[in-house]
Amino acid sequence: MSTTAHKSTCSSCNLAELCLPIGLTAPEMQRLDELGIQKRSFLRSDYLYRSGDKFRSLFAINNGSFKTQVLHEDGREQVTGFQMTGEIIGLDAISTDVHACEAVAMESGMVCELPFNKLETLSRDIPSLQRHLHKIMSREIVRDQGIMLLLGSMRAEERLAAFLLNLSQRYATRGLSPTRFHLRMSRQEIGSYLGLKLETVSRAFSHFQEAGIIIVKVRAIEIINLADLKACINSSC
Amino acid sequence: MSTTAHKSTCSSCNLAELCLPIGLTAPEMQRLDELGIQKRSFLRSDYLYRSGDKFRSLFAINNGSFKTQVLHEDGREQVTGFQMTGEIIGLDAISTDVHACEAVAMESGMVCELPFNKLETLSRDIPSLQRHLHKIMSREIVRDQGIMLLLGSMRAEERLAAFLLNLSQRYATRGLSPTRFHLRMSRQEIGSYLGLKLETVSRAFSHFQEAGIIIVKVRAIEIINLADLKACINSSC
DNA sequence: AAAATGGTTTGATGTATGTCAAAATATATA
DNA sequence: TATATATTTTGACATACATCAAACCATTTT
Repeated sequence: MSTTAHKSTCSSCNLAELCLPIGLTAPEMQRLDELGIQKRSFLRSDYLYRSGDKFRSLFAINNGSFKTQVLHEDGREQVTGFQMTGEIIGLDAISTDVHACEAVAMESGMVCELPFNKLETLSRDIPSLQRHLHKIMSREIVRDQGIMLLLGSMRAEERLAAFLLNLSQRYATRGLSPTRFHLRMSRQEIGSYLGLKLETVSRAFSHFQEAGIIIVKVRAIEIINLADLKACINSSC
Repeated sequence: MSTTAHKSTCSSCNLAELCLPIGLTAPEMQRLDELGIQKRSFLRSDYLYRSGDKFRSLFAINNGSFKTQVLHEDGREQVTGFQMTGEIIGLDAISTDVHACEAVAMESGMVCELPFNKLETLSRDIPSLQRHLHKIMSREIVRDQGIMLLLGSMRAEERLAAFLLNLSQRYATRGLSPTRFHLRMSRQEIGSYLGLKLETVSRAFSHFQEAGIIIVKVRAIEIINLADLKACINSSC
């Protein structure tokens, strides 16, 4: 973890709302305190964990955003996801007790640290928590399958359209505008995520703009026509 | 599920060994019977489940092998994995209670059906089972990240090399030869998995053979030089 | 405010992989 | 065994994306 981040105990943090949105009873809510959840702040480009780090906790993003990436010996790196408020990261580490990827902050914010062995213990007592944990892990698997489909069988502009629509939908879920948002990541990072070079990403943005589908002002995106953007994914654009 | 598959109760199937290789005590083993596990046979090209099917069970492959694939509206399909003996499939469905992909048998064999709600209940009582279930799900996430790296940043021959090495390693784990094996999947299926066209896969096989790294007789593969094959992944081949 | 830095856009050109097609080979069916 | 069908291989050619390079723009530093 970054050296600068400061900690504070957080017995009544907005965890239940943000991180674990499940119907817990009042006494069950209290038991969440057993987790000894700590809230931590982080700054842009802080590492939340690195590949190879011993696994102790999952992290629920309170606010701010991360990218996760896997590294290859030869230096290649692949962005595997962009995570935002309310999402849980670190699931890959459960498998081997060691983090398989690294999480880098794209902007400053806060996380709740969820000690995993305590979470496991508690989820044996609270079935709805257990169920929720399973769903979160399964959702990650489904998300990954979607990325495989994207990387394995879509062309550049289809990938970018799918990416923008995914962001749009996630912003909407958070009560933010689904049509106007600010990208937290660079063209290079988008390219890594989508299996493209940054120039290709930039050209695809420009093309969407020329087609009147979106307006791009560097990182500020406005989607003019959501339907057209969706149509792009079906090859026709 | 395929109509032809026949069922049989399976209280003392080799589940603990094959599917859930964890250190259970004798009484815990007995409790696995509570799951009411059924063994089912399947034939080549049977569907174990289809996209959209209601989720009830995970499946542990007793013997035989499957491919899993996700479908896109426009008919595109992407193979997301090839599963063999001892592996568990269906994890993606936990998220929404509906199967997100489909599993098609590549050869006939047997599966153990593991009713998921019973598995959840039981895993609350048996911590080692709970832990194992979590590890299985997390392992799937790590596997998926590896495929993203492959699809997002490797070239055709690197992808095929990585694929062959993965198969080699999995056969070795099962006590089979890591250097001589028979592919259960077509060039087209390999191509879908690796984000390539079948012709490209075929050419990459031919090139490896010309380079003296492997011998290919259609689906029969012999790896002559594992080290060279590994070297291929680092761009140099 | 000027200079420096890092990210983005755009153009010209190269290349890995896709597409189309035909032959070769394997597998299934009669 | 002969015939039909599906899969694989190989070649010729097309194309989407990568690469290289320069200009542009935004942000930070001095």
